Amino acid sequence: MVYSTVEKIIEVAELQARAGGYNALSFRVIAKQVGIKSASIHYHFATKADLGVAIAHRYTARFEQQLAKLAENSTQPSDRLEGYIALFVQALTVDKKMCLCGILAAESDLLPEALQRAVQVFFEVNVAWLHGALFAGQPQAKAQAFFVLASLEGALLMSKVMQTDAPLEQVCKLLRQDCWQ
Amino acid sequence: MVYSTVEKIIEVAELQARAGGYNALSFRVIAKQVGIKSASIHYHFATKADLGVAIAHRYTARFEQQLAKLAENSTQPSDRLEGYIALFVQALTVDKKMCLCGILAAESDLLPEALQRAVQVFFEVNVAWLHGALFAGQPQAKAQAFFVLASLEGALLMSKVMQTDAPLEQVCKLLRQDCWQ
DNA sequence: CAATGCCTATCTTCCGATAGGTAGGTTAGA
DNA sequence: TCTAACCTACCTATCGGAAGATAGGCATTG
Repeated sequence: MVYSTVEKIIEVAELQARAGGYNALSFRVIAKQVGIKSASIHYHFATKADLGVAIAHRYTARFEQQLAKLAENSTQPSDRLEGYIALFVQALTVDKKMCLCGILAAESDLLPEALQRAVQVFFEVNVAWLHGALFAGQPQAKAQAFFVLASLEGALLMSKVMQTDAPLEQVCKLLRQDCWQ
Repeated sequence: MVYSTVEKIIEVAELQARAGGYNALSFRVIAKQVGIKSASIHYHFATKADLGVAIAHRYTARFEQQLAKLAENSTQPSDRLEGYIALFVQALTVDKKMCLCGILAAESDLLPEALQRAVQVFFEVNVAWLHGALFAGQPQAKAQAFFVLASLEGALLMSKVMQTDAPLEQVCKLLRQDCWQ
């Protein structure tokens, strides 16, 4: 697979942001890892905010694709929940990184406005999917959608800092129990 | 003057960190708000990491005090849960800021080691309290402790970035329903 | 007299951003 | 088909500013 320079920049930047947030993004560090000079990044992304937005957009788009595939491949709500959970477990156990939009949401107060909006979209997309594909028709569908997403983001946070998979594992266990009796 | 310089530094720094995380802390900005020079902060806190640890320690200590008072003033688990929930609701509606340790946990990968440990302690304290004061004796006490804390941290995150109290409110509503039948 | 708590001045390092240059490829007109 | 114009994707060099940190000085206080 051949990656373009732009794709490489976004890929490297995403991993960096998922480790330390927006302020941890450094043009020089990204450039070094990609194999170009920091000034060249400005050719593809005029400002740091533009780069941030691009990362968030790609991250959300990739998530949306996986959600669509999930709804396509399984009709049972319990299977869909399992697939949804797997997205967060993968972030922790495979990428060993936070959810990009989770970490950006935490520091959203000080983000450029365009990036703030891009992060918002991620959460709206997720809530909408949970609402429509997982809790459709249920009386408290919206609340349950918030609940699942919030508990997974929070559990990811806790597992990262506590350096053990236990929080996310336990939260997943209860999600499986409580949502579908 | 009621507050010492050290207390003022920590107070200002906490608010700053709760808005944008560790990297958003700036000695110069803190100094300006406190009314001293940035070099003077180094007299009280040798390094930025030391200041970060001090913030986290005070934040955790204050939380512990509130938890102790909570356990003292109410014996009913449902009342204790209500009081616990209130701590997070207050962060959102009164302070209009993230939980300090929530935002630091998100970027824990790149934090100084001492600060990382200080943030860990916050979560351990919370889990221990939930486990002992709220779910004592229940078969899945540990899992439920993780679950409550994770969902509240995540909901806070979501409410911040979505700029609406709805996520936290809805999560609280379900917590009240699901935890005590 | 010495410790405390601040100050000024300055250091190095890193940051995002800009200006201007260049090699190589594509396009368009005579 | 030759060539002038242009575009793409980088480069070097440099800017102003902000970052944390340090050295040394100067009052106030006990």
